[in-house]
Amino acid sequence: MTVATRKQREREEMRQLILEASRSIFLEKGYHLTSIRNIAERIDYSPGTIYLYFKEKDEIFHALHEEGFRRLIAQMEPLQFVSDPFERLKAMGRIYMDFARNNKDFYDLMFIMQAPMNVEAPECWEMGDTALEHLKNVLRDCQAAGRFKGQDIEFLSFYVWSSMHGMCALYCRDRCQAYPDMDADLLMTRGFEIFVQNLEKL
Amino acid sequence: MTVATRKQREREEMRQLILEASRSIFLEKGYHLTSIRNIAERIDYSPGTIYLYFKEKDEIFHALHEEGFRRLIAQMEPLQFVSDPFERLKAMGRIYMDFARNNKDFYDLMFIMQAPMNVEAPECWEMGDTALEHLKNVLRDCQAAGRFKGQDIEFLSFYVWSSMHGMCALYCRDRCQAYPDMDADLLMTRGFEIFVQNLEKL
DNA sequence: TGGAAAAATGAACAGTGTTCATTTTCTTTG
DNA sequence: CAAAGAAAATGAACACTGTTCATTTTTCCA
Repeated sequence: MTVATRKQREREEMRQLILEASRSIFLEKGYHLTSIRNIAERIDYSPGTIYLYFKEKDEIFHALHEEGFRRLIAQMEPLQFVSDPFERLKAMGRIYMDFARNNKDFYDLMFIMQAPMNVEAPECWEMGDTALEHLKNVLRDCQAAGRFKGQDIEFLSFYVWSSMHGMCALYCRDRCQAYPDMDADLLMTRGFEIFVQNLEKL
Repeated sequence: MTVATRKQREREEMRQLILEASRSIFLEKGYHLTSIRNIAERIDYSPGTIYLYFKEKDEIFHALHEEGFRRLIAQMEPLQFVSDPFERLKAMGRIYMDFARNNKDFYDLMFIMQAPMNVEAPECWEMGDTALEHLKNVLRDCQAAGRFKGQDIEFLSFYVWSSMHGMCALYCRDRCQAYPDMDADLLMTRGFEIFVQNLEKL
C-alpha cells in the first residue's frame, strides 16, 4: 500500500468521524443549534480542523442529506417482494410515513430544512432522484395494471408525494398541535387511510 | 385624553413600528438571518430598545405569525358568497394555495418555520384555530349536502389541510426542483386538480 | 424649576461560522 | 539517523448573533 492511498483512506475516515459526530448532534439539537465548535469538541479536535475536511457547515449538511436518502431507500428494499402494484404503492406510503416518524430529524433535513438548495451540484440530488424514480415506477406499474387511467405520471407522482409529505411535514414541525385533543400519530394513521381510500377510487 | 392613555398609544405605535420593520426584514432575509440589530438599525433605535417592547425575538415572530393568519382569513372573506359547499371548499383550496404562492415567507412563518411552538400560550394559536375552524365548517356543510359520507370531520380536515400543505411546503422550500423540467407553479396547479378530482369521488 | 419616573442607550457577555498565521507532526531524502 | 520539506492541526482573531443591565437622556408633574 502506497503512502498516498493510506493518506486518502485516513482522510476518508476523518470525514466519516466528523459526519458521525455531526449527525448525532444535528439530530439531538437540530441544524441551527449545532455549532462547528460542538462537533469539534465531540471528536476532540479543534474547530479549524473541521474546515480541512469540509468547506463549510452546509457541506456537512449535504453529506447527511445524502445519508438520509440512502437510509430511506434501504427501508424500501422489502417492496420488491410485494407483487401487486397497488399493494406496493400502499406499502411504500407506510414506509415513507414510518421513516418520517422514526427519523423525524433526518426527514426534516431531507425535505423541510431551509438549506442552500441553490447549489447547482447535480450529485447533491442523485439519491433524491433515485427515490422519486422509485415512486414513479410503482405508479407506472399501477397504471399498467389499469389504475390511474389517463393521469400523467409526473403530476400524479407530485400529488402522491406531496400528500404524504404534507402530513409528515405538519408532524415534524409540530403543527399537529392544531388538534389539541388528538394524538399526532393517530392523525397521521387516519389521514393515510383516507388518502388510500382516495387513491382506490381515482 | 389622559397621559396614561397617550403613553399606551405611543407604546402600541412603537410596537407596530418594530413589527413592520421586522416583517420586511424577516420576509427579505428569513428568520435566522434577521437580527435584532438589523431591526433596530432599520428604525434608527438601539438594539436594547427592542427589548423594551418585546421580551425576545420569538415574541416578534409570534406577532407576525398572528398577522399572517389575519391576512389569510381576510383572503377567505369572499367565500361567504359561494353558496354551494363543495364549490366553496374548492375555492378555499385555491385561495390557500394562492396565499402560499403570493406570501411565500408568511406561509413559511405560519406553517413551516421551526419556532418554539411549545409556548403554552393559547392566544398564540387563536387565529390559527379560527382558520382551521373555517375549514371544518365548510367540510361539515359538504357533509350536510351529502358528500364525504361517514368521514370524521377531524381526520378529514387534517387530510385536506395536509394535502394542500404538502404541495405548498414543497413549493416554499424549493423541493419542486426534484422536477427540473417542470415549472413549480404548473406542478401545484395540476396537483391541485388531481386533489379535487379525488375529493369529488370520496 | 427641581426631582422623580420613564425611555433609550450602548457596552458587555457568551455564543456563532469562518479564516489564517503559527506550531506540531509526519514523511522523505541525503 | 538527522535534517529538510510537506502535511496536518491548532487556536487566536474577526465579524457577527441574542440578550442583559448600569448608565445616561428625556419626559413629566408638582
